[in-house]
Amino acid sequence: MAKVSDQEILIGLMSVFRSKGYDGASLNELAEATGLKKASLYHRFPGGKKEMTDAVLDFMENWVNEKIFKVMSNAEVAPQIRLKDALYNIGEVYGNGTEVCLYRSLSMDTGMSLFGAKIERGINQWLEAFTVLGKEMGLDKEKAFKVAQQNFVEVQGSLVLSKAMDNTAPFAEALKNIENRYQT
Amino acid sequence: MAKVSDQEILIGLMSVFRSKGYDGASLNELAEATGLKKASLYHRFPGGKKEMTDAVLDFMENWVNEKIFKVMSNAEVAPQIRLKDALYNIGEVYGNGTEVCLYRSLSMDTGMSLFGAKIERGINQWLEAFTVLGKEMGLDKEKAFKVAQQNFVEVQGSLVLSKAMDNTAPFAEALKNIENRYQT
DNA sequence: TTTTATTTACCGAACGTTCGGTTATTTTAA
DNA sequence: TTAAAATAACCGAACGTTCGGTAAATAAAA
Repeated sequence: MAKVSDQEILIGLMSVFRSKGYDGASLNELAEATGLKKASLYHRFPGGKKEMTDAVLDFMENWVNEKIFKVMSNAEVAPQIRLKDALYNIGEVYGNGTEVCLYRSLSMDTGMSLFGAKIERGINQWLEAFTVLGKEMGLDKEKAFKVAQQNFVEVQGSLVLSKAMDNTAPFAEALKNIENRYQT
Repeated sequence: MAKVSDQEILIGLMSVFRSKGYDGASLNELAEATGLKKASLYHRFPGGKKEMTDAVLDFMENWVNEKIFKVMSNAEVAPQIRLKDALYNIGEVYGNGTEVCLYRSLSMDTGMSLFGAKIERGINQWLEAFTVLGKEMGLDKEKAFKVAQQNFVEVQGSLVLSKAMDNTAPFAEALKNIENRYQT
C-alpha cells in the first residue's frame, strides 16, 4: 500500500511546478509537497524531475479533457450551460485569478525545450474545446477557432495581470468577456 | 575604462532573465551573456544576482517610459501616429512575438517576492500610457483605463500563445486589435 | 603610484541523483 | 495454512556537480 496516492503526489508536484517553474522547483520542495522523502519520490519516478513534470503535464492534459473538452462537447446539455460549466471549472483551476497556469510556468526556455510538445498539445485541446462550442453555436470553423484563441489569450493575459497587480478583477472580467462572446 | 559598457551588460543580463527567469538564470550564464567573468560581474553588481535583476528592471522601466509613455504623451504628434509608433516599439521589444516579456519571466514565486513592487510599477506605467491616450481620444477615465488593461491582457496573453505555438500570428493580431480599439 | 577593472582560484551550500538497507506487502511453495 | 521468497515502498546518508558568492592576484588607467 502506498503511503501517498498517485493523485495526491501529482497534486503536490503540480502546485510546486506552477508556483516555481521547472528550474525553480527543487527536489526538496517537491518531496515536501508530496509528503514523501526525496528518495521515495525517485522510487515512484525513476526518471527524476523530468518524469515528474511529464506526469504532471499528463495529469493536466487529462484535466483539460475532462473538465473542459468533454464538458464543452456534451451534446446532452444546452451549449450555454456547457459554456457556463466549463468556465466555472476554469475559474476553479486558476483559483479565480490567484493561481498561475502550469503551461505558463513551464514555458521558460528549460521547460520549453523539455516539454514544448506536451504544452502545445494541452493548449491545442483547450482551443479545440472552444472551437467545438463555437461551431455548434453557428460560427464557421475559422471564426470559431479565432474566438477560441481570443479566449485563451484573455485568460492567460488576465492571469498575468491579476497576479502582478494582486487583483483578481481582470481575470473575472476575462471570464465574463468569454461568456458574452457566445451570446446569441 | 570598462571592458563592457553598462548598457551592454544590461542587455546581456536582460536576455538571460527573460528566457530563463530568476531561478533559472545562473551566474555563469549571466557572465557569459555579458562578456565578463563571474567575479567581474560582482565587481559591477556587488549585490549579486538580486542587484542585477533590479538593474534590469530599472532598465526596462526606463524603456517603457521612453518608448511607450513619452511616445504616447507627445502632444506634438497626432494621437493615431503616437499609437502606431508605440505599437511599433512594442512589437520590436517582443521580437514581434518571438520574445518573452521580462515581467512575465520574473513573475514566478521567487521573482514576485523579490521584485513584485517593481514589476507592478512597470506595468502601471504601461497602463498609464494607454490610459492617457484613451482619454485624449475621448474616452472617460474609467473607460480609458479599462481599454488599457485589455490591451495589456491581449499583449501578454498573445505572447504566451505565440511562444507555446511557435507562431507569431496571435501576437500580430493582438497589436492589430489594439490599433482598431482606438479607431474613431 | 594609486585606483579601478578584471581574472584566476577557491569556498560552503544546495542541487539532482543514487546507494545501501529497513520495513511492509504480495506472491509462491510446501 | 503456514513459511519462505520476492517485490514494493520508503528513508537516511552520501554521491558528484553546480550553485551563488569571495579573496587574492594581475592588468590597465588615471
